[in-house]
Amino acid sequence: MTKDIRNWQAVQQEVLRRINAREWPPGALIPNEADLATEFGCARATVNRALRAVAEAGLLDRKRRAGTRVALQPVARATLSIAVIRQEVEDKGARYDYRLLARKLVRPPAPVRRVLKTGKAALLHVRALHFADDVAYALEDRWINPAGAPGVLDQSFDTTSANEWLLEHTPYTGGDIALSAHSATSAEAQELGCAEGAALFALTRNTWNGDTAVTRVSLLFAHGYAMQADL
Amino acid sequence: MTKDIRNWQAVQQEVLRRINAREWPPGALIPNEADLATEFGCARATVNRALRAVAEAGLLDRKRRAGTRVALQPVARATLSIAVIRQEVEDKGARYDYRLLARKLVRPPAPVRRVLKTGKAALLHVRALHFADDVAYALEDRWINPAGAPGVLDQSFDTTSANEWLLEHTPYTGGDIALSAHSATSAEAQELGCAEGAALFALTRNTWNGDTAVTRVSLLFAHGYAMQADL
DNA sequence: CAGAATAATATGTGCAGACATAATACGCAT
DNA sequence: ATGCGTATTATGTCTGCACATATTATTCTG
Repeated sequence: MTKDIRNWQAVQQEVLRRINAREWPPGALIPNEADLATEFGCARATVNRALRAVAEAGLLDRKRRAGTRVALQPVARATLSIAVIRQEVEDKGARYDYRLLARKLVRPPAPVRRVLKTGKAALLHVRALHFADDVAYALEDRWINPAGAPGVLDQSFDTTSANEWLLEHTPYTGGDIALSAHSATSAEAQELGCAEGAALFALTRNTWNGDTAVTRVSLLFAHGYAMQADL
Repeated sequence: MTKDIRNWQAVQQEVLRRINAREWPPGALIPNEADLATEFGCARATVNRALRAVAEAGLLDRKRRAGTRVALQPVARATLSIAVIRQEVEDKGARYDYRLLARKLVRPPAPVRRVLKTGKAALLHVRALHFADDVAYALEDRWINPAGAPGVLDQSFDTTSANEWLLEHTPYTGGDIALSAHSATSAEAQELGCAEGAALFALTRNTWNGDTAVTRVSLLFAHGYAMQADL
């Protein structure tokens, strides 16, 4: 008998090893918590902690009464951390700069109205450019709902980007993100300094605070941008 | 005094509410676990569970002895679940189809060799098309390391995509993903049925099992594709 | 006063036991 | 057989307690 596995991280490691080595093949039912606890010489709570962690990582499927089985299709989850643009730029060791292009309180076009469900209300439309070492990095096109972001109308966004101001002053409870590829229009090409029709990476994000829309932002990144994540 | 908050999800909810309502503003130090436990009328372990969950979500920063404080910059983490393509297609209610374009054991070009660190070894190169309702959905270009995927050389991949076969037969311990925008070459345009130079969404993924490379795959999605995620 | 040794403190983790809950299996009545 | 109620079972969670560990504050010493 090998020496006891008494902490949850060791248990997790051993579980991962067995899954990886196919000792517990995909789809197989694994021993229950109590049995594993006996085998490892630790408390059931410890096994529970470990199995819960592995299940959160997507490698195990757990159901009450039915037991725990190895996931058939370990859904590869990549967590992208969408940081503030300034930080993203500075993390790459570049000098960050920001320029406001436009700021206007208007009624948004139908698609935006429909998504944000703001009806006839006027929203604050902000367009800005983010630079890394004086080279255009991303083009921001944002709609802000004053009802969801109190105080936003007093902000000029001359020097602080809406990106940062909102993060600090406006709480949110949820949202969604869409990533896509976009062909640069001539205006975008000029602003981002690339050829018209160039393939650009686009990120569109809607943010909500409960039921009220906070903001919708489209970020168009300069040509060559790639978003990285780990598995 | 409000009624006791005795389970960790209720504690979590209350903590989130306080953060959201700025009762605990960004950067503030919150009461320690023991005090919160007394206030909520539950055990410290319960508070711990709740705070740990909130911290994992990125809204709290915890350090021993220093205490727990509200994150200054709640890094928005979006977890993309990269499913098997077949499943992704079928989930959209479309009929999935697959066609192998090429399969060859060759020494990969320098960039691939460099990333996978496979030296002079020959890798299996597989190119295939995925269809949704008979329309091209994604173009797969994959390099597989036979040393990291035993038995792969016996597979023809005529009917089963490498995507699925690998998932079922080859364990992995880690990897990385890059998302980007790519301008369609004429060959790609023809295969995916779009205009040359169209902006396409690209996903490149490297997978490892310990220190040995398993596979590197590039997926080029048809025009208009968007990857969705929630916050 | 500087630097090292020591104390204090908040989180991290483990344990044993208990009850809650969901899902399945089984047995009984029709 | 068929359907329903009940028993069983594995996971989910809470509690109270203990000790571990990282980090900061304080005190001691030269």
